Amino acid sequence: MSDKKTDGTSRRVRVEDVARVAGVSPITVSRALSNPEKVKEETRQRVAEAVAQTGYVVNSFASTLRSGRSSIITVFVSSLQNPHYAASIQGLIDALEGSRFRLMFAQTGFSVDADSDLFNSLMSFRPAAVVLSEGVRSESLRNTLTDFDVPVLEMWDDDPDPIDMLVGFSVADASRMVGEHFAEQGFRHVAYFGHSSGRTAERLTGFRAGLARHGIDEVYVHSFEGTGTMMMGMSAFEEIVTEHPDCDAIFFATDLLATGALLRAREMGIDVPGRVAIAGFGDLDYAAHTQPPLTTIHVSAYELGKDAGQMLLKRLDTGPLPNRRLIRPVRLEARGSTAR
Amino acid sequence: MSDKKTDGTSRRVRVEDVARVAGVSPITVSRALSNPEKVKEETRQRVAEAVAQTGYVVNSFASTLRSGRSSIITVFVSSLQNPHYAASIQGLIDALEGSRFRLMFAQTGFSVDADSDLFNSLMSFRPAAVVLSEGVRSESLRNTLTDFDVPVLEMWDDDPDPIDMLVGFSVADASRMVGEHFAEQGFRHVAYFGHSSGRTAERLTGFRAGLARHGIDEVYVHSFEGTGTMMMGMSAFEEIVTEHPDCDAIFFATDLLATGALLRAREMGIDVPGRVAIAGFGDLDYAAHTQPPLTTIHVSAYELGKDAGQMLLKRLDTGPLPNRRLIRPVRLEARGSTAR
DNA sequence: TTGAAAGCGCTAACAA
DNA sequence: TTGTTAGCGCTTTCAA
Repeated sequence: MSDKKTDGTSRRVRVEDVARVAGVSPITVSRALSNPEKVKEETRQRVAEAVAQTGYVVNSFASTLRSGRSSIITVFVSSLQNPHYAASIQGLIDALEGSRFRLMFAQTGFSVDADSDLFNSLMSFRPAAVVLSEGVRSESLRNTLTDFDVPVLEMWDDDPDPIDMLVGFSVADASRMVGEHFAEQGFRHVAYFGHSSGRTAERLTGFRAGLARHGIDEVYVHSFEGTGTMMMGMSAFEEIVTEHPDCDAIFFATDLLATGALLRAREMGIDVPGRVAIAGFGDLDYAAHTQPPLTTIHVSAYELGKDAGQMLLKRLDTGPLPNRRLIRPVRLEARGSTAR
Repeated sequence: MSDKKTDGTSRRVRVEDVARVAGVSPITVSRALSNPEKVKEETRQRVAEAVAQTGYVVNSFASTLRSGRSSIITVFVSSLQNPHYAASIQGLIDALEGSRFRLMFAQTGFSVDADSDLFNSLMSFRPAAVVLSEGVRSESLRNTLTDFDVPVLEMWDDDPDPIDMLVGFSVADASRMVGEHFAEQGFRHVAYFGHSSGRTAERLTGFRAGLARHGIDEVYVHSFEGTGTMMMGMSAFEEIVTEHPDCDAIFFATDLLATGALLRAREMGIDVPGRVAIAGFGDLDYAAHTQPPLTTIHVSAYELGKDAGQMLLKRLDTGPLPNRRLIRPVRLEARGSTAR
């Protein structure tokens, strides 16, 4: 037990205090704690006892200032309520467990501005690395991050030319799988609901490519902006089946949208997949348990984050990596909602 | 635009450099940035230009070391993959947006050890406050946190005697609602599946209390240890209906368990709620969309985190609060799975 | 309203 | 293997 606060004064304990108790100099205490192998066993022991007795905890602000080695990794996440990102962050956390690095969170919405107070406030901690839960589109932010000369890792993206490091998966490949699956199941009049511009539009491009391999060139495209909700999936489903009576399969850009569609279909008495097949993207926890089970693209979010953490550790340990892009595989989970 | 790296040398810019460019002393630069009202408008302007020109960003390690005011809030979360915790953390993040505080994450599993390297490493940042996503049970951790004399906020708990501050809800009240609801719906032979010891066992206590108000004193109790999964819900359901053929309603300690039960019921051809009613706890996103929709207890996780953030800001701004416990209301979502 | 001097607590560099 | 000296970059205190 420590008696760090036997009296009322909770004045913090400093190396100097520990040194006095151990009968050594301050630098020896410092060494005993951060480079134990450079200190004689017996001395190390005495220091350890003095640390326990005084309840000493190093002051990171002083040590980092002096050493110039920050142990903070800054993380930008658009939303922790997105289960994919939450899982990736957990993977990152787990990969970093046991290392000297600590994660600092950026309180940010969907976009980060390079000139913002937030950004400066975060950079004031001179992070050892910066992790972004999404690929960075803003040119100014890319430049600023490059200028800061700090290791940067982008997740959930497959930019061929990342700022620095990247761990992601190919959205185009994944969507192509859905296109091929639809064609192979014999669907001929297919629809897509998702973004039609911006980076997420790659879903549509890949989807078309997969269909084209089987000679299907027409896709009923319905698009929206912003974040998809279950409600949007519901109304989109109704709109699509009404406008295109011959439509026999719909690819939704997210599981949430697809789930809404399943619900609306049930309400409308439309058989899935008998009359229309439905596929989603992301493989949320419950996707295998919807009625019927949802065909979707599985992305291993947790492992993605863990890979990111491992790549980061290697980079921080041994310097720039030969391979700065890691594209993880995805797989199609073919389930009842698209079965023929 | 800044030209912070026109040459190859990326030596960091310091106040001194900004001071030289602005033609003032370093301390004036410091004041212009952190106490602008104490600097003449014109001077402030010159400093601002010099900052932009040099790309200066303050060094938090130096400023915090000197000022003694840390802007770091440490957060302990057992898992970000728990959507309730993820939502609360997002609420916390949002509440703190715009403030000077930054969140640092503890890489921790289910428990935190006061003597661990992790704990020391976090305390080395001399956090302005510590937030815990769960109530702290370990006596030694409670003592250590008390000794550090740092504001502490526990979430998702209703300990009558928190370490410092607390934002949570009454688990016992919530479970009592389920008990009363079961009785009101006319169920007479009820079962409980969840923990039967430790703090989470309050679910059982409250549940019993609610039933007792309506004269029901017997509960078939089936318990487990650790973290509940959908699979466990599945097998528990089978076990309970087999062992107690007269059982007409089951209260599961989490939605995940209850969802597993719904699936198993469907597989076994057992009608819910016709033959057995099922209730869960937590109101996960999809609870309203299961088949049948799941009766459960709704806890506003996001708002809970937001309240925590606001309480924290007030505490850090104006000192100890008169009211350190905030017990948020919960509500029963009575849905199809318990309808009579 | 601005500045000079000092020092927050630690560890790098050098010395013994 | 241990110690001495100095200084990381900033802001507090005191003075002008």
